Amino acid sequence: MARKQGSHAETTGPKVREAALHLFARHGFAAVSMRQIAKEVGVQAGALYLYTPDKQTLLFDLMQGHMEHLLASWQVPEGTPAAQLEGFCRHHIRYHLDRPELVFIAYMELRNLESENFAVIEGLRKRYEDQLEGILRAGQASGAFAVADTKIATLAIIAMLTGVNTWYREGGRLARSDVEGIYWDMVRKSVSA
Amino acid sequence: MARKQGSHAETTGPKVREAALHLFARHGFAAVSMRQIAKEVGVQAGALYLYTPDKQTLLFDLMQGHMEHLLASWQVPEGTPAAQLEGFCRHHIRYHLDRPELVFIAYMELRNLESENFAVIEGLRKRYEDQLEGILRAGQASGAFAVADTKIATLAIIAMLTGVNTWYREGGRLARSDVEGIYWDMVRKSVSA
DNA sequence: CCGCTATTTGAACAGGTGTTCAATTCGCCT
DNA sequence: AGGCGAATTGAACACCTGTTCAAATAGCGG
Repeated sequence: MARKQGSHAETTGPKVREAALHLFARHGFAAVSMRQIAKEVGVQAGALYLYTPDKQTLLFDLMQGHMEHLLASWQVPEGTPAAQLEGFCRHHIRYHLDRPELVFIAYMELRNLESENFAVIEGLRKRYEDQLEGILRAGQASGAFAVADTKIATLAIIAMLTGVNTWYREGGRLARSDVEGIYWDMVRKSVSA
Repeated sequence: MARKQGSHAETTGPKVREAALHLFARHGFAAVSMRQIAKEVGVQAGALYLYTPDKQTLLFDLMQGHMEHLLASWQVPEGTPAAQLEGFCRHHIRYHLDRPELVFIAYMELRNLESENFAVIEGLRKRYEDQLEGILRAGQASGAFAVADTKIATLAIIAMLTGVNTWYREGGRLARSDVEGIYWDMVRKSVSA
């Protein structure tokens, strides 16, 4: 046997990435085999290598795509530091709740990246953190905020906001906008003067 | 060949748990083989099964031991809710900075637990969260705190505090007591009335 | 120094790993 | 209708996986 009915690179390629996304998120990169991914796509393992050079690259592409899309999805707007901070918090929560699998992978699978790939993802992550730190520094300078250390405050806020993904489930007690509001309220007070 | 020189169950047993701890933390449960653990201990793979029934139990025992020790290490003291909250925050940071590998494993390897084991660990985790939520509820009732939702505030605070493990390195810019103070300051304000 | 038990080896089992590639078939263009 | 290239198979490679167990040796009490 060889080529299958209805086979096209434009459909199989995305299917491979999607299957990898779901399986990596559910079971973890190391616990998922190329044959499992192939089975989910409906293809033999060898065919995957038409769409990725290897398993590592499959992981890296998912993470890099996520981080670059995250960075492209928001810029610091004009306005007061407080308004900028609110925009950041709401966007962070919205964006993260929209793609829990990618977020989970980007956080949990860092240690499975080869060192060069790791450096790339860390660079992107740093750029994201720098946006928040810039806001905090501006607020600190203007007297709107009072944080002891902008670097730590940055990491603390991001950790707190990203934590929403560990418990939020669609159709639960709270709507997304409620969640946004509750977290923003805590962040606002935590940096207040 | 058979028994080795200087071999004693009391020394080999802990060595197995320690090797598993280091290797699971560095590479992840799924990526570490029993033969790697055995090599670190200085023993053949078969010998590990004198000290654990299987690989899964090795992971579970590490996580259960960690969570139970965490619960035993602190009780809510007498005092105002604010003082209780400060005690919780400072203890959480201190405890977590003292055993980064266990904390990392207990968080990252949840998905590698079989469902019964998972339920046990989740139960312990819930008991820990309940301590913090009790403090927040008391403060809310007395008017000392103003949080929109004590459950969310609990998870947000724990996520924020636990985040310290992702960046803190011994011998860095800040001493542990500085870190404690900075985080406590943010938490205090975030729940303030 | 003997004998007993605690401790470990090393081979074996049945299967799984990522990856490559010649052979084969499908879809499309002329 | 024919032929060509895109898409896929399936077998093979070399090795690793968790786990079991008979056989063998080390330590120790008498």
